[in-house]
Amino acid sequence: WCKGWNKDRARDGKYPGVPFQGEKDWQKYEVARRLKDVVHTIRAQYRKDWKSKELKKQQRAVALYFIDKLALRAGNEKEEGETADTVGCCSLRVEHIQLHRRLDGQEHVVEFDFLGKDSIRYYNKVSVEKPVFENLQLFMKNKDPTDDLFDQLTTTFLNKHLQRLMDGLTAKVFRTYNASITLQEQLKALTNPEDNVAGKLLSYNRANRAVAILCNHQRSVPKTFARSMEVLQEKIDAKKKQVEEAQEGVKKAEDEFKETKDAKAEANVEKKKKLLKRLEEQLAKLNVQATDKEENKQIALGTSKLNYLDPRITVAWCKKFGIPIEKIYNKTQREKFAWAIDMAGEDFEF
DNA sequence: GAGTAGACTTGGAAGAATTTTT
DNA sequence: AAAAATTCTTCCAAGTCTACTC
Repeated sequence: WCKGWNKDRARDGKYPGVPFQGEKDWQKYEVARRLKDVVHTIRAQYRKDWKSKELKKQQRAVALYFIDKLALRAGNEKEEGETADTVGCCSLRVEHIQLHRRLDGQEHVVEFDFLGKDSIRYYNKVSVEKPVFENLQLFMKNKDPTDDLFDQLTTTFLNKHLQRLMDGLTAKVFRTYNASITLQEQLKALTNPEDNVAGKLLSYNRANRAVAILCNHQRSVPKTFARSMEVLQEKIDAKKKQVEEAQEGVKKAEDEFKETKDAKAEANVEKKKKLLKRLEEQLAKLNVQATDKEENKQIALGTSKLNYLDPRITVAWCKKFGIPIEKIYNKTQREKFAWAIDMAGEDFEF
């Protein structure tokens, strides 16, 4: 009884001192939103620090650039031996990056290859700004492959610095911020108001996917992937055939109407056209499904959806385009994000 | 400061439940 | 109604970061 009562009371947040459901989550995203206001200053700052005379500051500035641009994790130092040899930004070693002055037509390319959290491989080639490239050369000079790239840097030092720049700011906030802002931008760029619901959902998934790629959320290819892809392709082929048949059906009906000019034949033309339209829609839907599936082969969307994307962005998008929220969030997710569902209007901006 | 205990968040996969296909 | 496929839930390890000690 007591439990339920507390829960209900907590739900609407009308009682001071009683945290509403999801308040922690809400706070997390509010911190990330505040970063939006100062991120330009911070970027200007670390650009300046690339040129600092203090090695420590230079390293901090380059690390921060990676955390911001590539959404790398902080990378606390961890006890050796027992745990797997995984790293994050601050714990990167010389052996984890390779520098290329030119590569594939790009300048100042850094090639990352290391194991991150849960031993998920991070592999990426990124063109960086020239001062960063030069700093990295400096940091790597006279070091063994197994030496720390940022030997002067700790996560504590980095976070202390961030705390000074903005209240509540830590390294991981950049992940939240960049994930959410990317979703918002991608949704804006990809959503076509003319599309039907399936098409819009594909756009949503693509936006979600852009975030998952940024955050390096990978999954192993599902065992049934190839098989179910085949099955889907067969369905598409079958549907194509049906569409062709329906096209002929329309033509035939039209010819007949020309001959006879009677009302019955006219109605038949309409009927055939309707059928064709329905089949074409079904085909389009299947094609969308296939694209989505293929693009999602090795990408896990769940983690970003659950931990990085401000749900209010999604809620606003759904309201704006008339997409039922259940198409995106299942029951548990709707519960988790209940606060956002009644908080955000269609004009919410992250 | 340096070190570390512990609260809290984030992670993919395995197993369970549900939906779709046959 | 069984089988297959998909989606959801649960699990707990692996991270992040603060707070506290020395």
